[in-house]
Amino acid sequence: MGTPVSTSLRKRISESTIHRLSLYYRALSVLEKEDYETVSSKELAKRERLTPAQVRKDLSFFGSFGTRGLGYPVTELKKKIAGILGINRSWRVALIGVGNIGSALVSYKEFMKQGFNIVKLFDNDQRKIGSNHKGIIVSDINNIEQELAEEKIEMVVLAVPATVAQYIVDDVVNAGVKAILNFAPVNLRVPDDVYLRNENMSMELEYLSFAMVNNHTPKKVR
Amino acid sequence: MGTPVSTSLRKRISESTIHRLSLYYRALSVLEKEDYETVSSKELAKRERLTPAQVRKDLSFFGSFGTRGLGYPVTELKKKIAGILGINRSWRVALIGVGNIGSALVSYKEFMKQGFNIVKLFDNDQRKIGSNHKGIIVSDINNIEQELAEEKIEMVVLAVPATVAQYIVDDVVNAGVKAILNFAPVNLRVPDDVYLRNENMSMELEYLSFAMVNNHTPKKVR
DNA sequence: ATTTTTTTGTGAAGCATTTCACATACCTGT
DNA sequence: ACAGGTATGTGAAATGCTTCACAAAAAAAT
Repeated sequence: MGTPVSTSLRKRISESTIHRLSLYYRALSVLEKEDYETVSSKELAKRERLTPAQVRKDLSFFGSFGTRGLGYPVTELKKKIAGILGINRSWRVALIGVGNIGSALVSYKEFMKQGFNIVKLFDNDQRKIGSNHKGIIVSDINNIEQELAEEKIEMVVLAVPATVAQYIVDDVVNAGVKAILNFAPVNLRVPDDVYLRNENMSMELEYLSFAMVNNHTPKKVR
Repeated sequence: MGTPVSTSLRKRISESTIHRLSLYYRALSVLEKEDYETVSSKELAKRERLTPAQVRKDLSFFGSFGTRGLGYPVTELKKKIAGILGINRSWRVALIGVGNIGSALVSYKEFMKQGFNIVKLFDNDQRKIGSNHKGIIVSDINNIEQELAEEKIEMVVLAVPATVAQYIVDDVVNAGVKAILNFAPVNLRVPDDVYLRNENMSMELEYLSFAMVNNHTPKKVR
């Protein structure tokens, strides 16, 4: 009750809780479009295949946003979660590697919708440098350190071959970027003050393959 | 000791363990190329930023593959893990939705490398139907139920807009497919005997955003 | 052959996360 | 104003996962 909202968390928040916040945010967006004014933890849970207790516990880490007997105010809660996740603003993102995956991501609307604006593209291929993708000119990766800094890039999405990923990450880190989303299937080394997340698309197919072969009974989808 | 290998697991294996098996597999592939004959849990852990105890515990669920005082035989362990994950064979995969993400995935070599062969493409766009992507002709999604069955498709990768994903999944399920990798940012409903995994690329950016805004101290990268 | 070193495999301990269950508080209807 | 219903917020219990720590086994050194 009267719990303060966000800002410098007292408790350690688990990765799972953060991921679920993303799910709540998504569900709330739908609920908002469906003109719900309030939503119960039960309904919210149902929509993302979670439990009501889980929803309430997750939210309770950040404050108390609901009303007993009523539920949570949809629009307001959505805004709070946006604040917690830091997506109530826009982020300047650079995408490195305009290959298969890279060019798909430039046009990926979900990123933009959530405030992740890809404002800079890099590649090392002379045929790609200078070309236009969705209004952005591909820059030469050789100048990356300067350009990342000049353009005040806050996050980098890395979609380059695994073999060169570490070299590029080193440059990115040197340029002062503190958040990297890596699509290359390799374990990258970064200093402690740089956030690195990996997106490994084969991993999920391998999970499916494992489940099929072993008749695995999963606890839940992810 | 003398523990049986894989096949109908006695213990319940956690999702994290499976994901780490993917990492071990990847590290072992590199070690093999570097001509290592054996590797210790320590080295394997180091390469994927895990702990030696974790490595040993994970592997111990499936058998005892190492030699005390020596470590694990690289090539052999790699094969064992391939067997456990079910990637020592090839899978017939269909990809639905040849848009941004979809067309990137057709050319994504990691899938093929791990035995996930995309052998069928579907779309509902008349301009795309009949066109050739990497040697595969795009089929009309209207015939999907028949064609999935005829082509003995075992897994489906779904790269369609969130708004239509549920309808398509229903067809896919009706066709008897038991494994689905979903890229649409929506919670899909499938029967209990169908494995569904979600790949939500915005989620990881949101995690980065959260970390930056809250000065989060993550326990480990993922 | 024996000792020392290395490294596995694994119960048990330690943490972390999820679920339970219920007091509390607000809403709704009368 | 009150009673009955509903749904939150949260300690405590239950469950799950990771790390510890060490006996056992094999390798390497002497």
